[in-house]
Amino acid sequence: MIVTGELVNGERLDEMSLSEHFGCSRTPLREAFQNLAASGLLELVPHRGAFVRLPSLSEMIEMFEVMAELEAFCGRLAARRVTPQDLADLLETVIACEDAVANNDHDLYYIENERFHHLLYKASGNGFLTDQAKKLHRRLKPFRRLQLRVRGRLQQSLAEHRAILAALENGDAQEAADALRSHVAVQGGKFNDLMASYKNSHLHAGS
Amino acid sequence: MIVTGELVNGERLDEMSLSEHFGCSRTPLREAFQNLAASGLLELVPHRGAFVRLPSLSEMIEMFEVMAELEAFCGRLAARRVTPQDLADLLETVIACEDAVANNDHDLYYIENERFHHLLYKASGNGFLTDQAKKLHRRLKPFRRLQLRVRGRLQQSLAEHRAILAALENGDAQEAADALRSHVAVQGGKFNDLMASYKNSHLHAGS
DNA sequence: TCAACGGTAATTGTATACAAGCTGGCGGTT
DNA sequence: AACCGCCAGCTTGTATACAATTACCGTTGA
Repeated sequence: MIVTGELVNGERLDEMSLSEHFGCSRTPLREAFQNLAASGLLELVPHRGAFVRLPSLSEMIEMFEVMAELEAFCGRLAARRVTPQDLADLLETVIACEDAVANNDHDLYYIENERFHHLLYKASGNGFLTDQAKKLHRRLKPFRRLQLRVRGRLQQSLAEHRAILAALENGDAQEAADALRSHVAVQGGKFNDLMASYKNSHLHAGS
Repeated sequence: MIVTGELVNGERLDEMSLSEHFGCSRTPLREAFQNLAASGLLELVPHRGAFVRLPSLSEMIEMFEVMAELEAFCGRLAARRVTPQDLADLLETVIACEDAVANNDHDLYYIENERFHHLLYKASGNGFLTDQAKKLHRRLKPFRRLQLRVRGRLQQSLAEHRAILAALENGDAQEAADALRSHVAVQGGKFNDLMASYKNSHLHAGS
């Protein structure tokens, strides 16, 4: 797949060779291309073909900027609308994350981290917002994953999750929004981490 | 088109008859379907076909809620990043809107209103945010248009545009964000206006 | 030697033909 | 009489063939 680094950035995807590779005709492939283009992973140029489009560093920062704001908004809404069941589910993921940190299990943490955020989106009580947040989260997934590999990031992330949950329990919209914004935003040391992992991913793509 | 009310809500779009109608084959039609589905206007059910999907009232309110927040964020960023050229362009649209109000020209106001908001998105200095805001704006377009038909809404909208521009000129991020949020948000009397126009649009669609 | 032009090959866009799956109605059974 | 299962017709999904556009490369001229 694209995120695993099998594809070089501006590479053109040949419909015919790919259809051979997947054992299907060009028609369903072209439909898949359109889906990927809608997700921003490909760029379709008329009569030229489909080109792999890895976001540039600045685009990625822009996306994180928006993601931070979306999540902050989720938190603000959730502080008012969160249900006891949501709080219980969120607590469950925090506990699971604690176990993951204790065992230094990055994969488990990654999964539970995703669950935490998805639950948060849902707790906003706004289905459209939930969808949008999920889409962007998914798009940033590979980079987020690389970030979590940074030493000590797990503990920090977990502490932030706890703070967010506490804010939601207290119904403090401002606190929840601020905590989420800084949790997601690329700022301070995280910027360097992101840049390093970005270069790393490009190295991978180039190979 | 869908927004003009030629289509009933859950109607199924027949590929064959539509391809005849447009004088093309089913292949490009299916591609168009996928685009519309990605925009949320159609729902594609495997082996069943494409169904017209007008957002429900609650979905629409959810979308406006997100739109308000996106625009508020644009305003917050723009208050810091706006360029003199942006401010000049924005002022131009406000003046054009004043003319439109003076002549009670709804169509002109509609166009300049759109220009104002697009300029604002651009002024945020975040290309991804600009794209997202444009997409959602476009999706809400028909309902926004119906709203502007409400008596006195033009004057109010214009006054809000002036306030937003003033906040940007002063570099007041908080003020710009708040002004935009309440400008876009569906609240107070606007809720009833929206509901009325929504029912109206459904009446249209049903005929 | 470099640039501009034209032709060929290759690739994408479109149309059509074929396969697979769903819908609805008919007949049989309980 | 009501319900379940089967078959026919139709609609979507896929494969392939054809058309149109583009890119590359060789040739030609200055």
